[in-house]
Amino acid sequence: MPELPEVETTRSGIAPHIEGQRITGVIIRQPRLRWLIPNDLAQHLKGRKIQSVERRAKYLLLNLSNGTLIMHLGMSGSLRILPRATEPGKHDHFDLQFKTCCLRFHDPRRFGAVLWTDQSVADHPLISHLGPEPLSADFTGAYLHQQAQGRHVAVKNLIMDGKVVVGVGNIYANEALFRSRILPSRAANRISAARYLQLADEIKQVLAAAIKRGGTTLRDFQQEDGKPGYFAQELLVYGKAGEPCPGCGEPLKQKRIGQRSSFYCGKCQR
DNA sequence: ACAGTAACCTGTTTGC
DNA sequence: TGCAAACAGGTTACTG
Repeated sequence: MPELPEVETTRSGIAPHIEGQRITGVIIRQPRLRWLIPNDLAQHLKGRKIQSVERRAKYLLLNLSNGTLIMHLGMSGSLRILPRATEPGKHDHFDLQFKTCCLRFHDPRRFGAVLWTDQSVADHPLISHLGPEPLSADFTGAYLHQQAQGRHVAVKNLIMDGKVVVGVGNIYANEALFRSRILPSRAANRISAARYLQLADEIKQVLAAAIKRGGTTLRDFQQEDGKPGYFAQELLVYGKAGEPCPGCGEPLKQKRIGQRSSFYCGKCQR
């Protein structure tokens, strides 16, 4: 479900409700996520205030005075702000309670994570090895081109590799490659610097546009208030195999690259 | 170092 | 209609 725009939409949605608020309760209903939710979590959190809500890659970071709560939504996770007394439903694994509201973590597939660190987040093993943020100035076409040197993998796999750049998942990788007219299966080291310049630019543009629309809702992504995101209407190729290419009208193709469905135009993309 | 694959889970869609 | 297989937004860990 969530790629970077969806996580950023979640971050900006929950922040105003919980920043500056004191945690009054911690409820763990199902600790078995990607990793176990630490069972001593409550003693770190209870009574502390949320100082800020940040995002690094697809990780949400709730900063407290004594450490950071690290959350990941995995493939099917979502966070919602609800009235305190709302009855939990199926797959509502974790709640943070505040005076007037509750932050609820819902995740059917349980690929998400809720972790604690009292060290510097940048040094956390899940985060220390990550590449630059795609919307930062560090991420450029020149950087991408340099990363591609000596890499034989499909360019789609390169841009989805978190060590190269974070936050580009399957939807937006397909979209950015179509907009750049680059074939997703093309070997990373067989693409010119000029084309990488455009690719980096299109990645930034498509992510920024999706954030503006509140993310992409395919099945069940919802914003913190339960509303859908509206970027799905602007997808050009993702999930559209067989439909006419918006550029040339040829039917769009679908093929698996690195175990993930890829959508592209065999005529427009080279 | 790199590339490819299996694995973690449940729910929904597709195909016979 | 029923059932099984395939597939789904992510990422780590293992293999060669």
